[in-house]
Amino acid sequence: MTTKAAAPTLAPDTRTRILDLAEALLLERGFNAFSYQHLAKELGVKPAAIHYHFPSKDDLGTALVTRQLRRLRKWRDLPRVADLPPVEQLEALFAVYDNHLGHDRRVCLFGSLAADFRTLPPLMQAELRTFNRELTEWLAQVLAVGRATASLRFVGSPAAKAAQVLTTLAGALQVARVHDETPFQVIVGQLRLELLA
Amino acid sequence: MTTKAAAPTLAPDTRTRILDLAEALLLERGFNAFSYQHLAKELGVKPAAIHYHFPSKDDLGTALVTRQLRRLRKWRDLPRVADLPPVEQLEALFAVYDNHLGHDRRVCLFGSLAADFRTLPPLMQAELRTFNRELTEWLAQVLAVGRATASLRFVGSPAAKAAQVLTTLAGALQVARVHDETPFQVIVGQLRLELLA
DNA sequence: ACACTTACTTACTAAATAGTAAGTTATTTT
DNA sequence: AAAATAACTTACTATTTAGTAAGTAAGTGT
Repeated sequence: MTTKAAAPTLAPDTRTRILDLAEALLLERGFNAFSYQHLAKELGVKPAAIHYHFPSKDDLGTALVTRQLRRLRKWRDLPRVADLPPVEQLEALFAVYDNHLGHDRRVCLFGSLAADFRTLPPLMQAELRTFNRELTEWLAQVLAVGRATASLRFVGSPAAKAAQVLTTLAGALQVARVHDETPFQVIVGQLRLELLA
Repeated sequence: MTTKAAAPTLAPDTRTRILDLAEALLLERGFNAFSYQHLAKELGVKPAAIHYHFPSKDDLGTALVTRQLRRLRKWRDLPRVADLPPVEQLEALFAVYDNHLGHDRRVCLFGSLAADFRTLPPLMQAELRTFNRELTEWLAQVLAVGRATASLRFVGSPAAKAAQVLTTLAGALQVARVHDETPFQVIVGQLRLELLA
């Protein structure tokens, strides 16, 4: 009974600390720009400890994408997200990307891995494809309902518009990385201007 | 007089061959995913030969971005581009990105470097910023003229729309990398649908 | 109490990395 | 013809990389 209670988020275990740090480095510097030594040094453990939890970097990378995919599904199905009207679901999505800016201008998972995609292990590639596909399908549904209820406005198919909007958001975080937050705000402002009826 | 004539594009020198191969690898696998050894092996020279032309990888990376910036300026100022009506200038831009698909689905320079941006040498960062800024300014001008002459249609400022469109194009190549050409065509189709009056 | 498992550390290996220094050879320049 | 330069190769170094194997100490289950 005392397995997982009391303090909610105090002292995460090493496995989680590895994932959290690896995720931060992935989104801040890229997948091929950090090593087990970097992780180990910053976590105060030996590199072999990381190999214990994730035998190879491929395993670690795959675990990162898998965790993100789990998070997406959880977030999407959360009552406080799923039960929202389309406009607010869209704003909730914008808020997720906006939140990346505050975290040292991290790019999103997709934007971080797309360029190096061909150097990634096949399972990691597959998970990232699933992640992007499910997110796009979710947004397409949001857009479809939004237009049906006249709260959102756009031409073309919901699927095409969803692909376009998500691509723009991922790219906007990259532009923010290269310049500063301004272009991100400008681009999201443009999206709002066009979509909100 | 016989320094540079006769055959126009036969037998490029080693320096150019290095740049061409490095560019291909950069756009296909990412900046941190190729080494001087890779380049040397494929070019049939020794790694030190590459160090001779580009002492450090930083120098090589910077040279790649600088060359691309020169190309942008040349392309933009070409009579057959500069003298086009806005709609066809926009289509010429689309054609550049579309051309990447045919080259093994290469991402664009910006999309390739954004994720790893913080691992890049400062001069390379600066050149990439300039590249993106000048391209955005060029497109903003195209859009402004297009709307003024009623051949293009959009809400908001030309600068904001230009930032949004370029970001979307860069992202669309990344999505094509992760999935296939289809989403790229879908996204560009959506852009055409919205922009062409 | 004993065996077993978890979560590591210590100590190592083989390969790849960027980079350098000292030649070598062919071509220009003078 | 001699000197200088360009474009390399050979041979090397120091560092970093992922990954492994064997050991250890603290719990956990029986």
